Formats: sequence, structure tokens, C-alpha cells
Amino acid sequence: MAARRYDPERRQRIIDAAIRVVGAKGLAGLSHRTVAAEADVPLGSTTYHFKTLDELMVAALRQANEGFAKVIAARGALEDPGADLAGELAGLMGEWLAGDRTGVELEYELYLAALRRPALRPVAAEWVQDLAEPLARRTDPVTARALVALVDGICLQVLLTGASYDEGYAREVLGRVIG
Amino acid sequence: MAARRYDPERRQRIIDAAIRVVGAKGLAGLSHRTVAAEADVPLGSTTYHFKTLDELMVAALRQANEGFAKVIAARGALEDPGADLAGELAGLMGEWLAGDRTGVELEYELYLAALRRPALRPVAAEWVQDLAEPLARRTDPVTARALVALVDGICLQVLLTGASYDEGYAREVLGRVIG
DNA sequence: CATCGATGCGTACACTCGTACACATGGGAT
DNA sequence: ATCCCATGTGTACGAGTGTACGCATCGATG
Repeated sequence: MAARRYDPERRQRIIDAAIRVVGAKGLAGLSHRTVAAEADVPLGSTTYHFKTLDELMVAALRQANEGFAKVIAARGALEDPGADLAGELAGLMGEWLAGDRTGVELEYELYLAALRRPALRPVAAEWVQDLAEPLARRTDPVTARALVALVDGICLQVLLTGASYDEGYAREVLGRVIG
Repeated sequence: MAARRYDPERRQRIIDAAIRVVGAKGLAGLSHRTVAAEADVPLGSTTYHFKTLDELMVAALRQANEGFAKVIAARGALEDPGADLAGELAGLMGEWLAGDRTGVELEYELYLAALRRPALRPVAAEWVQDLAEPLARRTDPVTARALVALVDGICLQVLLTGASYDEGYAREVLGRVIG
């Protein structure tokens, strides 16, 4: 089942290139040709590994999700029953939104693309699930889903309107949802 | 200052056509040519009235915002100090998400496009403002902004993951933020 | 060793796009 | 009455797109 030929990691390199392209030029700048150029592979190679752009987006979004899941896991505080959950969440958001926003923008751009691309919906659901699951362990499933919704809403307000992120505000309102 | 010649409402017809195009084919299907065809005007006419597609999107999003603002105003219950605010908001969301979702999808697709198009950000901010303002009168500015964030987050979760809308759940968590 | 199929590669086609431009027209200002 | 210019129209160009297809190349299977 190992890769067949010269370039066993071709597929992975293409996904990485796609992520870089979306990060740099936006989802609108994603095409078979742009990823091919970025990954330094011929055009035919990208169309071979991913028949359609949707397929490539699914792979890219899934990989981005995994990246964020790792960040969450690394900051293990969501698991600590003694910690201030609202504060931890607000801190996590601050970490995402601070400095270089390429990562968050990429994540949300792919996430939001699910609005028009049903193929991405299951992966979008995974994103919600990945964040909701640890939260549910600290609270309950209903509260967890609401927290995810509020996190998304706050992040989007910052990203879309150009407002600056106010961690104290986030902590306050997240706390209200937790009850 | 009245319009000059044959077709005084040309510009408005183009905006309407753009909204229909985005509703039907998504933002990706929006081009000078598609709107021109939909509005039944020559290509040159659209490029004359809107030098760039961004300009057209701004006009379309602004008009969509006004439409929603009217819906909100028509359901005057947000203003009634005696009414259950969380219930009213949840009901409003139910109305949006019920049946034909073309309107909400259009609104959010244009709204979210602001992520990559700075030209749309002021208009996205207006959308937040239009919804937050009446809410702030019933509560306070901080709570109002949080409510908008939560409304957006819940709507997006429904639209993006294909989950069904649960009005009781929405009312419950909105109530917590108000509480 | 022979074969087969997965993988890689290059090219061509038909299409859509944004943009620019040259020209037509008639309403308002003078 | 005349002129100007905002508005309307048609066409062309170069760039970029998804897709399909034929051929090359080896690893694994038998």
C-alpha cells in the first residue's frame, strides 16, 4: 500500500501547496494550475490525484482542521477541570487572531466555502465536532455547541468587520453561555 | 439630477440581477457577463455602471442588508419591552431558515466574502450594526454584539453543516447571553 | 521474466473572464 | 440652436480556466 514510484509524497505536497495558495491568494485563486505551480509538479499530476477542485479543498480543509485540533490539544487547559473554561477559550481565540492571521483566515475561508459546496459540509461538521467534543466533556453537549457558535461568531466579527479582538469581552460573554 | 436617458433604472436593474445571479449560482457565478445577461443589458452597460465587480457586490450586499432590516422592522417585536427577546430572536432565525433559504444564503455569502474583500468590510460592519442597534436598546451594547455573534454562529452551523434548526435550543442559549 | 495497471507528464481544446476601446445618441446647459 | 458629455452599445484581445487524452514509466504481481 506504500506509494508506487518516484515521488511517494506527491499527493501530500499538493495538499500543502493548495493550503499555501489559499492562504496567499484566497480560495478564488485556487486552481489546478496554481497549485501545480506552487507544488512544482506538472498540471496533469494535480488533476490525477484530485479529479475535482472540491476534492482538493476537502483534503486541504481536513488537514487545516487537524492542525487546529493539535493546537487545541497542545493547550491542554481545556481539559483541566479546575481551569476557567471561558478564559481558556478566550485565550485560544486571542492566540488565533494575534499576529499573522493567515491560518485563521484560511481555516474560515475553507470552512465557509461549505455554504455553497455540499462536498465540504461533512468536513465543516467535523470542525464543529472537534471543538465541541472537548467542550462537551467540561460542560454538556448543548452548551458546547453554543460555545462553538459563539466562538465562530466572534472570530468572524473580528475578521469581517476589521474590529479588534477584545479578550475580556469574549471571556465575559462565553462565561454567560456556560452559565 | 434625475436620470438622463432611456433607461433611468438601469443601475437598479443591474443590482437586482446581480442578487438573482448570486442567489442562483453563488458568488462564484457572478461576472459582468452573467449579470448583463440576467438584467438583459449589454456587457458594456454593466462595466459602465460598476467599474469593478467589488463595486457591484457592495451595492448588492447593501441592498440585501436593507431587505433584512425591513424584515426585522416589520416584526416589531424586538422593540416591545414586554416581549421575550430571546424568543423573538429565535423566532426571527426560524423565519429566515425556514423554507427557501436563498435569501439567507445570499446574505451570508456576500457577508462572508468580506473576509477576502476589504471593500465589503464596511458593509459587513453595517449588517452587524443594523442588527445590534435595536438589540442594544433592549439590553446593552456588549450584550447586543454578543447576540449578533451568536445568531451568526448558529445560522452558520445550520447552513454549513446541514444540521436542522432547533428553535428551542436557540432560544435557550440566547437567553443565557441576555441573562 | 513478462505483463498489467497505477502513476506521472505534456499538450490541446473549448470556454469564460475582465478590460479596454471606438463609436452612437440624445438630454441638459449655454 | 448648439455643443458637451453622461450614458449606452458592440466588439475585440489576451489571459486564465477545467477537462480530456495519449503516451511514458516503473512497481508489483504472477
